[in-house]
Amino acid sequence: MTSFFEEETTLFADLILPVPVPALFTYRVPREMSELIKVGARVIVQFGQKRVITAVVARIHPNPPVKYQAKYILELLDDQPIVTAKQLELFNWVAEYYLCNIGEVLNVALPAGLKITSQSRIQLNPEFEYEDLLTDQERIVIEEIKRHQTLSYEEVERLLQKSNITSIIKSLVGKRAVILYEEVKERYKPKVVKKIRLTASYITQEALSKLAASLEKTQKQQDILLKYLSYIPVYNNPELNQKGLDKAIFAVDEGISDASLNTLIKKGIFEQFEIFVSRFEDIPAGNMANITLSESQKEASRQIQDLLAEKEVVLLHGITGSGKTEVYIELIKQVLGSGSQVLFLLPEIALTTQIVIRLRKVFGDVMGIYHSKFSDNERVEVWKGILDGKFQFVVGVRSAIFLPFDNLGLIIVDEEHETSYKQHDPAPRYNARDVAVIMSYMHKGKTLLGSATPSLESYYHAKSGRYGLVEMKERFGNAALPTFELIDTKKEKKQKQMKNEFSSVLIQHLKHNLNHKEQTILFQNRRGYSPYLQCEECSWISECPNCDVSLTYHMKVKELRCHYCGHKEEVPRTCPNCGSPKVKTMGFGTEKIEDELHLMFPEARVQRMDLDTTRAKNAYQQIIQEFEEGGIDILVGTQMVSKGLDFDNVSMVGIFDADRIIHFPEFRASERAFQMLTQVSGRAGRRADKPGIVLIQTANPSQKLLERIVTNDYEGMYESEIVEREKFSYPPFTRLIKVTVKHPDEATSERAAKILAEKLTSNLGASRILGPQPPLVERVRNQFLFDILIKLEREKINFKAAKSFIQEKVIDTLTDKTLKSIQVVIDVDCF
DNA sequence: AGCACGCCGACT
DNA sequence: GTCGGCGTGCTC
Repeated sequence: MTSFFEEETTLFADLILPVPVPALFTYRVPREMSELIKVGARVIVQFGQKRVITAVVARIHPNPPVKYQAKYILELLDDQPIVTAKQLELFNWVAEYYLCNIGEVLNVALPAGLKITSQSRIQLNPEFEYEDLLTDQERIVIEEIKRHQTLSYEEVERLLQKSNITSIIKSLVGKRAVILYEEVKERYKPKVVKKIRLTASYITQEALSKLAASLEKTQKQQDILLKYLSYIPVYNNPELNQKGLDKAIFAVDEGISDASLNTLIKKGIFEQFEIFVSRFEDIPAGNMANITLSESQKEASRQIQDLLAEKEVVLLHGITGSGKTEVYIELIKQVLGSGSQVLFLLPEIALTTQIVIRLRKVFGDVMGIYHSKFSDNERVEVWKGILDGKFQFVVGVRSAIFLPFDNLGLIIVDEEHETSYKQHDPAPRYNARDVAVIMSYMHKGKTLLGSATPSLESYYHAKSGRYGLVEMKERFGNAALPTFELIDTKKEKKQKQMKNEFSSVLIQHLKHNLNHKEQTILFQNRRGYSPYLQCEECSWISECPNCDVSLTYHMKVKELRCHYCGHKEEVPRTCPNCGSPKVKTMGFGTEKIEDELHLMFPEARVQRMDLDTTRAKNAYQQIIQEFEEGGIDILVGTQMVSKGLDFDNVSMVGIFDADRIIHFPEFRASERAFQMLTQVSGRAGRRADKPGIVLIQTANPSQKLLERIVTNDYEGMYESEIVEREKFSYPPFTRLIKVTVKHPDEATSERAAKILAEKLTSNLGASRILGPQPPLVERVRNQFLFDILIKLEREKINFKAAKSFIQEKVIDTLTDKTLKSIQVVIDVDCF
C-alpha cells in the first residue's frame, strides 16, 4: 500500500461538448494537467473516432466512470477559466427551462472563435511503394499530394470534382498509401500592430546628441531620427517613447520606406515591438460626458431607483420620443460607479444605429459592443475583454446574454416587446428578455425592461405588482405627438382615386413633402415586388416546390423566391399551367412601392430598406447615414424602418395595408399590430416646432384598434386584450409550449403528431392540448409540419414537472419503431 | 451535430 | 457480383 501522500489520484473531468448530446461526457485528466486544469477552462478532446473538438470543463472529480473507459483529454487551452461559474449555472438553467441540451446552449454562447475545429488532412505514407495497385482516381490524388505535401478533404473533393470521397480515402488508407491526421487550429487571431521606439540606451540627451552626430554621414537616417523625435520628444517624456509609434503609419505619413526603418532597427537605434489592439477603436469614444436630464427624465430615473430597491424587475413604459436613453445612461453610470457590470440588450436591428454611438460617446472604452454583424475575432475580443475587466459595460444583441459576466448589477432590455429577443430556429429556443431576468437574479442584480409599447406579459406583471412600473408620457423637448389620418382605401377605390397602391391623399402629401424638402418614411411590411404571380386565365399561382407558400416575385433580380427556404426560380413568360401570357403580379411589397414611386416622382430620391437591401455588413448603416444627411427623400421599408431612426426632418410616415397586420391569424395579432404601427408612427415629427403626420391606409377606418393607435391609447388596448387572453387561456395567464412534428411524408407526420397528442392529453387533459394542426405554412423544406400547442396555467400547474412529462412523451414518440425518423421540436414560451 | 455501420437498388 | 444511396445508432 502506498501512503496517502505518495498516491496520486487520477482526476476525471465532466465536459460540456458543443454538440446536441443529452449528457456531460467524462474524460480522464492526464497527470501533468491535473494541477492546471480548472472548471470553466477549454480543453481539446477526441469525440468519436475522428472528430477533435473543444469542450468546456464543468466538473473535476476523482471518480472513474464505471461503464466505460474514459479517453484522455488531449490538450488544455486555457490556464484561466474562460467560462465563469455563473455562466455554467445559467447554461444549466437555460437547458433545463427550454428543454434542450447544455451543449446546444454552449454552442450559441461561445463565439466561433473560441471553438476549435479539427480538419482531417491526408499526407503521403513515406513507406508506400506499391503504386501500381492504385486506381486512376487514387493516382490523381497521390500525384497531387506529392506536389503539396498534404491535402484537406475539401481539396480532394475539388480535385476529383466529387462530393463523396470517403471511400477513395478509405481505400488509400487501406492500401497504406496515405496517412490521415487531424489539424487543429485555433481560430481567434488578435489584431497585431508593429511599432517602433528608440532603444532605451539612447534616451539621455547626451546619448542622443552623440547618436545624431554619428548619423551625419547618412542624412536619411538622421532625418528619420529627427522626425521620430518631433513626434516623441524623448528626453522630456521617456514614457511616451515606451509606447512608441505605429511603424506603418509613421512610414506613410513621413514618406519613409520600410527598408530604411529596418536598417535603423538593425543598427540597434530603434527597436521593433508588437502590441495587440482592440478592433473597436474606430468608433469615437468619449469619457463619461455629462448629460442633462429633463424634469420628467429625472423623475423617471428617481422612480426607477426607488422601485429597484424593492423589486427585481422594473418596467419603464415611455412613449416614443420620451427620451428613455438618457434615463438608461444615468442608471448605467450609477451602477458602474458602484463597481458592478452592466449589460444593455437591444434588438438586432436597433443596434447598428445612433444609440450605440451615443453610448460610446458617454462611456468610451469601458463599453464593449456585441453584435451579429461583427466578426468572430471582434466577438472574442469582447468576451476576453469582459473576463479581464476591460469592459464593465456591454451593449449587445440577444446572444450577449451569454457573455462571461461575474458581477452584473443591472441588465437593461430595451424594446422588451421585440420578438427578435426570442430565438426560433436552432435550440436553445430562448427568450433573452426572460433569461435576463433570471440572470440578474443569479447575480443579485436587477433588470430594467423598457418599451414604448410593452408586451402584454410584462405590462401584466407590472400591473399585478410583480414588476415595478414607471411611466413616461411626454415627448422629450416638448416635441408634439404626430397627428394621424386614416385613409379609407375602399372608398377611394370605389371613386377610382387610387393609383395602384397609393391613395390620392397619400400622393398629395408626398408631393407636398417633396416640394418642401421634407423626408418621408413609407412602411409596407412585406419585401419583394409582389407576394405571388397569378394567371388571369386559369388562376394558376406561383408556388414553392418545397414549401406550402407562394413564391414572391423580385423584380430587380428577375426571380421568384421562397421566403421560407430560399428556393429561387426564373419568372415564367407564360402560364406554366395553360400557356396563357396573362400572368400578373398580385399584391405588393416594398419593391413594388419603390418602383411605383420612381414612376410617379421620377425626380425624387427613393431608397428601399429591407432584408434584401441590407444584407451586406454596412449596408444598413449606409442607408441610415444617407437618410440622415438628406440624400434620400423617401425611404420605403419593412419593420426595419420602425426602429431607432430618430430624425428631425421626417415629417410624414405612410403605412400601407394596415389590415393585413391587424388581421394576422394569430392570438397576438392585435398586440403586434399596435406595437408595430405605434413604433413606425413614432418616426414622424420629432421636432418641437412642427408635428409630423401619419397616414394609415385601411379598408376599414372604424376599427377600434386603429382608434387606439391614433389616440396612443396603450392602456385601452391592454385592457381589451387582456380580457381576451384570460377568456381563451393565453399568455400571460398560461405558458405556451409548442411541439412540432416534422416528416417528409404527410400521413406519417400527422399520425406521429396524433399519437403524441394523445399521450400528452392522457395526463394533462384535453383542455390544455390544442391540435395537432398544420401551421400557417404546412410544408417547409419538404417536411410536413404538425403543431401541438400546450397551454399550462401559471398558477395551477407545476411547470417543471409538466415539462419533463412532455419531454418524456416526446422521447417515447421519437423512439417508437413504427414512427421511423420523425423529427420533433419543442419550443417553450413559443411565439 | 457528425460519423460509422449496415442494408437494399443500378451499374462498371 | 460491387458502388453508393441514406436510415439508425453512438459518441466518454
